[in-house]
Amino acid sequence: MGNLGVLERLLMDVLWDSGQALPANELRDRLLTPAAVAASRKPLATTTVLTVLSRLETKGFVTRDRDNRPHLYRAVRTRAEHTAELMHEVLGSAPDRQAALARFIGNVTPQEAESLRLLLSPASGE
Amino acid sequence: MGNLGVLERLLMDVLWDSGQALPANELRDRLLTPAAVAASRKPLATTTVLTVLSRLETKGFVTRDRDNRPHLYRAVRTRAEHTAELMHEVLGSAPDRQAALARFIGNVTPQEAESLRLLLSPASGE
DNA sequence: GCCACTCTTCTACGATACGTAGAAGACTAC
DNA sequence: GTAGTCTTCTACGTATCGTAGAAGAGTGGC
Repeated sequence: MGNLGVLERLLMDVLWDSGQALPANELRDRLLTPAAVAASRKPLATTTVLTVLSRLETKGFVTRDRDNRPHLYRAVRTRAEHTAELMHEVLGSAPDRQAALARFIGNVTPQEAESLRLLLSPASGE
Repeated sequence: MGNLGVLERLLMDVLWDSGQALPANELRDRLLTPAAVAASRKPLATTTVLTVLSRLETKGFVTRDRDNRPHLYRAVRTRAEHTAELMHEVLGSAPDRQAALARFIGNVTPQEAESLRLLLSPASGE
């Protein structure tokens, strides 16, 4: 369901990169990476971060640990899971899945093609 | 670049399914498939369709043949191309492409895995 | 128990995208 | 040149999202 806005996505990226549950203040601070500052991103109010986190919770992207006093926010899925899910969503919207997959494969890098071959080899039974 | 709204996507689907260039009126009529009516979709004003087609033109999804008097609208890319492109876009937003691909592959149907294997076999040099 | 501080919730506003379409203008055919 | 058709312009309502202040709730020290 629903995709993410820019800030929503930035917050998810911070959570994904950290690999742990974080409080809103920490998330606010980590949004200001040098790269983010270079892209002229201004410091945000904590309430802004909290609002977005609430929305992310509603959308099912994060869970909130209310037992800790600064509430801790954690990503529900990993970024890889999220990305894969989105890709499947896109693929699922096409009646001609085979054709779409063929096109998709036609544009992956050689390295990725190789690793896909490995992932698809009969041995890899997850 | 920007994704499509519901109606925008419906129009693209009609264009993709038809495989040809169509005038706005024809598109408006073809939106009312039995399935669409069942989903309680009401008939649209032609101007509505024209507005959306203009937006699709701006977004680069359709081209318009202004030489014919009812202008003819044609999809720029095939649906398969579009889908594959979107999938790449999603994949590109992940720093951990390999992990995302692995997750993605883990969830394709066995039939699709098989056809992917074929697509990736060294013989298929497009 | 009260007070100051911190954290959360509620409410709100502006911007953008999109579905929707009327009104007015342009073009064609007779 | 007039009727009818087609297009363009303009506009409005709604949803989503970035943004944050104001007010309420919890907490730790005194």
